Amino acid sequence: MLDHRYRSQRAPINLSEAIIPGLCAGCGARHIGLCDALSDEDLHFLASVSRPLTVQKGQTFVVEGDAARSFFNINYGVAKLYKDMPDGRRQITGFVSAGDFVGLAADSCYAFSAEAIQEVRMCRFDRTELRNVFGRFPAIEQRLFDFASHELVVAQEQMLLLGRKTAVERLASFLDGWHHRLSHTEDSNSGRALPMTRADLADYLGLTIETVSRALSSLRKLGVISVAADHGVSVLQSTRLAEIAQAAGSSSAKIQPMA
Amino acid sequence: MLDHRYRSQRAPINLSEAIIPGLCAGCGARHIGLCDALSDEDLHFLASVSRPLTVQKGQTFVVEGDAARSFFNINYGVAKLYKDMPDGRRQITGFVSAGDFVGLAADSCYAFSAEAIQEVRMCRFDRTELRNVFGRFPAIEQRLFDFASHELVVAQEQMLLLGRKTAVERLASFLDGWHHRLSHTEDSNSGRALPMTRADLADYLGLTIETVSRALSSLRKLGVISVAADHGVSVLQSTRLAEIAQAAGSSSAKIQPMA
DNA sequence: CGCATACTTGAGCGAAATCAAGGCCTGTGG
DNA sequence: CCACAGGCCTTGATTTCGCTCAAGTATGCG
Repeated sequence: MLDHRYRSQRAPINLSEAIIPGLCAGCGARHIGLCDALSDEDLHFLASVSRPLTVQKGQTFVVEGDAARSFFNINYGVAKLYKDMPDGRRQITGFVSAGDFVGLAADSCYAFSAEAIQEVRMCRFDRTELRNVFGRFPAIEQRLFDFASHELVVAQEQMLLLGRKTAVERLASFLDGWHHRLSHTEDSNSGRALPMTRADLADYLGLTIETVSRALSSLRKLGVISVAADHGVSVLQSTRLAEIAQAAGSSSAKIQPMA
Repeated sequence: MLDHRYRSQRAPINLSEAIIPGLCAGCGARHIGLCDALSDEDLHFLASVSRPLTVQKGQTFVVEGDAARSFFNINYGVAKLYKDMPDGRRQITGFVSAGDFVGLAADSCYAFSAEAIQEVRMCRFDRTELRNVFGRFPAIEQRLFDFASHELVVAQEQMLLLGRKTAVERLASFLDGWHHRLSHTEDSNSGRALPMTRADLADYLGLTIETVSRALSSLRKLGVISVAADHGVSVLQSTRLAEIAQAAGSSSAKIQPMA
């Protein structure tokens, strides 16, 4: 069936490192599938169309509606992408981390804003040079195409979540996805704190913070997760969690009134 | 600001016609940006990796979870893309029509199902040949990349709709978008019936058919749209409709209790 | 004409939002 | 060291928007 663990199955791209001279040029070249030849001229070209960039927690580095001049590849940290409505309602459309590209969802202007929720290191490309980059390194275009395809898969999954799932199912889906994302990137069984706040979670899942909190409590009472004192969340029963997320286990997955 | 009329601003691609020998090879070539040279050899190659395909109303031509072997370009008609849950809940992730590509949102398997809601004519590509097609016609890759980018813009807009908008705002957003889509494709002020049923609309907007019906009535009572006897919908006040969709006119856009 | 399908409208209900109160941790300053 | 303020989170009480259930209307087709 649908495989939403794609992101973890391939090696992180780390394109950023490939083009920061003196950092990791050799290995970076391998990462982006350019093992064969990356001449000094190539490196010089890459450096000319891009710059490393670090933004601090809470800093906004893409503003919806601005002319889409840049294109980013995340190297470290987590950022949230979101859209706001005039009256303050917000929808987070995704969280991006190492290896992810930011800036695809744009026509002439960005369709979203982006803010770091941790310190984020990335590489900023000039969007007008993208065609030239593609021309010189077809492997990058291919990578980007695959990434875009996968983003569409994830977006459709998220539409199902937002349009049709209950609060508990939404939380379970998110935790399941996040758990998989971590399990391949970092040391496996994660008792790690989530980098985002309850407010971010609510804006991602189309809920309020209170409902997120209640859904977490429900899952905790079911024994599927545990919530640490520092609000860190660990998955105790990953299979059960996935069942609840997909509403597969039907009745058994339903939340029993705890009276 | 955000421009979600992109699809209408460019000429329809009609790639299908370009590669159906004897149909429209010459003009099709122009459509996909290959005006300069399209040799017999090129045409032969295109024909070898693709086939015209017609599906009838109600027919499913992509099934979620199936191996993603094909890739489609719509030439005529409208189809719905959707995801189902085991218990029958459904989310329509988009409607596609002439010029649109279908099959991007797939890793190794399709992440969605597709069903024609009118007779649909399209061109079916072999997905494994996609790289070869790109290699021979870089313009197609470029088109597809732009299309994918735009799909991401639309998907994020839809997430905002599903996560944060009220029923009336959702309907208004949809009608606004559909109205623009038509106004460039067909003769402008459309008193045309929508091709999709209320059930489709509900599954697209994350609502029930009853709520869709009520929201349509609300907009009708506000004088923003009119609903014909055959359920055709015309937009009477497009500016007002857009304001309601974006919750821009705040209080004035709010639905007044009609009592 | 009868039946099926698609849609509309009303009544009551329920899941999540809103409103409100309180707990926990951290940092700051007395 | 404690007192206090301010995030951030949890939990409870109440409200509300959209869902469910139910009835009725309109259109199209054999």
